[in-house]
Amino acid sequence: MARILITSAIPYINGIKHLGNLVGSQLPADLYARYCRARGDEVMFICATDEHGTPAELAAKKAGKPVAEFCAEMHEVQAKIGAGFGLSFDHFGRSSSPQNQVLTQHFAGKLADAGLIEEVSESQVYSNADGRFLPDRYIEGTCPNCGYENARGDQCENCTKQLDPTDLINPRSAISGSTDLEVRETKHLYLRQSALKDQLDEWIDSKTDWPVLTTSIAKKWLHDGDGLQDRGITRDLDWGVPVKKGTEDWPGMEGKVFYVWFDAPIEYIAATKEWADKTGGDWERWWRTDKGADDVRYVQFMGKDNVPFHTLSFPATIMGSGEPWKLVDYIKSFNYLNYDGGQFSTSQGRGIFQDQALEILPADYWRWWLLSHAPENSDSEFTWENFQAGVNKDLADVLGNFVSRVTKFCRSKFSEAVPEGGAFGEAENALIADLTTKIRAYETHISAMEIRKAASELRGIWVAGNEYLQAEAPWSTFKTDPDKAAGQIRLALNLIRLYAVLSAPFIPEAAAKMLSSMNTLDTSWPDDVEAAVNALPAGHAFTVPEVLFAKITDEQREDWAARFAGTRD
RNA sequence: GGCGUUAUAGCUCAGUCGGUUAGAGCGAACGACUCAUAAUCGUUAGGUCGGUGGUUCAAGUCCACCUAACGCCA
Repeated sequence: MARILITSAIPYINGIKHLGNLVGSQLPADLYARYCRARGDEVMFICATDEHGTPAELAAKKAGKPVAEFCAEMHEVQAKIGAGFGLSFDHFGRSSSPQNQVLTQHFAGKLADAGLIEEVSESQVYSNADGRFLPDRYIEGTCPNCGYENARGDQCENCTKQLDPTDLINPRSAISGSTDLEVRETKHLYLRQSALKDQLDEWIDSKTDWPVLTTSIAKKWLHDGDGLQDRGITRDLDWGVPVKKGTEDWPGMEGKVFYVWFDAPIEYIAATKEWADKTGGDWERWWRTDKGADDVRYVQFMGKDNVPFHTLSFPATIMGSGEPWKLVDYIKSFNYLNYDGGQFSTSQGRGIFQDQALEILPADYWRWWLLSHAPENSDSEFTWENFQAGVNKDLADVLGNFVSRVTKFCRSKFSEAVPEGGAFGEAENALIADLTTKIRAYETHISAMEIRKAASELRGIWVAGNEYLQAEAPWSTFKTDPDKAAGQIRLALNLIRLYAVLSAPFIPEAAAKMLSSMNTLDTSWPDDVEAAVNALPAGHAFTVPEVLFAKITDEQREDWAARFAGTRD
């Protein structure tokens, strides 16, 4: 039994995410976690909300709430949505937790001890009206290059020219609109990633089995231009982890907090501690190689935009600490999911948001389609036609109808119990052999986190059941040899249980319904397929389930396509 | 502007180290079946692999340039 630590990139607290965010990390991570558990591995599956930073403060202000209260509420909203999609986190934490505060300060202290923190003085724009320093993108003004009036301090959106906030004509705060701005000197801490460049480079080189997407992004950051740059890890904000050196104050850094990207990945560890504090579990045996984590395999899931932080910044924090923390063993990264020819857009309300998705269809529909179209090798595309076709064909016609035809036939010709009689012959043995091959391939794909291939293989496993029924035609056999038909249906009923077990990582709700209608708690993995198709013995009672998957109609599709094309109401 | 990714049947995508007639699912056509959610099963028709040139006995698969889309950085 292996021990697997799984983390999904932590979603930002600010608002409800769209489906692209789901398929890029949480959903595949959940698939893998469920699969590992089903195979008997000991799994710790961690996610959290990423709560610090300016956008959270501004969103709270817009909502007219204190930022802590806003984050607490949004955390509950996201937790509820996650549960709605069946995400089986062992713990869904918060980066604003006391545990993360302590750990983040701890890491900063260790990095400072190791000489990997540098204090840098820089000038930054301060807004007197807002009472705060303004990040570049929160300063607006007239572009000196093209005259565009709403240019941002980092770049003019109109002419794309790169700017410094001090270049802007008539600069103003994007938060309050105030023009009462001044440039002040302020001191910040920088993580000396450049000092760890060779160590990181060597480490990345050793990861020969990682997806190209992951390593190529890491390599680019390591070698582009002047190589890996030091990174500012503090900000002049109120909301965040106060800057401390371990448990001690950090002279000159009063009133400052750590940058959100410094404390966010540390939350993976802190969330595990949150879990431990809640359950009495031992978090260090997952994270400290000197305290039992040396046999843990740690896998991270994330979108490609998160890769630099997980391949470089966070490992730099871990390595630089000089302490035996667990480093990631495998990073599975994803490209983007596009919506109907363009991007999902949170700001434009374009595409489908997670809460809306759950309002219109059960989670399994989304899980199946999104996972079977996961953007693994390149960006992939969501269209309503494709979604409708995929869901109707795979779930309703191939799997759902299989369950329906088998259970209803048995009820009408025999009874609502596994029929007795008949013996497995050549056709049954051939099916068992075929399923064995396919199930072993399915295991291989899902173990390798080849999500699409796993989905395709699973579908093939479902199809094999229909092929068998079509070839053996128990409805015909029954007329001349009811005993033989009984054996065929006994096998088919057992396939329903088998399919439930195999499919549960993808479609947990439907799998639960299938098991419940088969009236069994036996979720044992089919290491031996022949044994698995004999699990439900003759005489075992079952019930005919409700329709597992209702089809999406053309009217629904058109209605939804229109509803989600434009602005979110 | 720099860097990177992608471009394969109507659609969504596979194609491992360059090597026999380029694969899958959907969609389409035809056939079989009638237990089932007008579901299922089978057969067939569709691509010369964005363009141009090159390397090679041999290229979708390597190289150069071009085009298009997207992304990252500055």
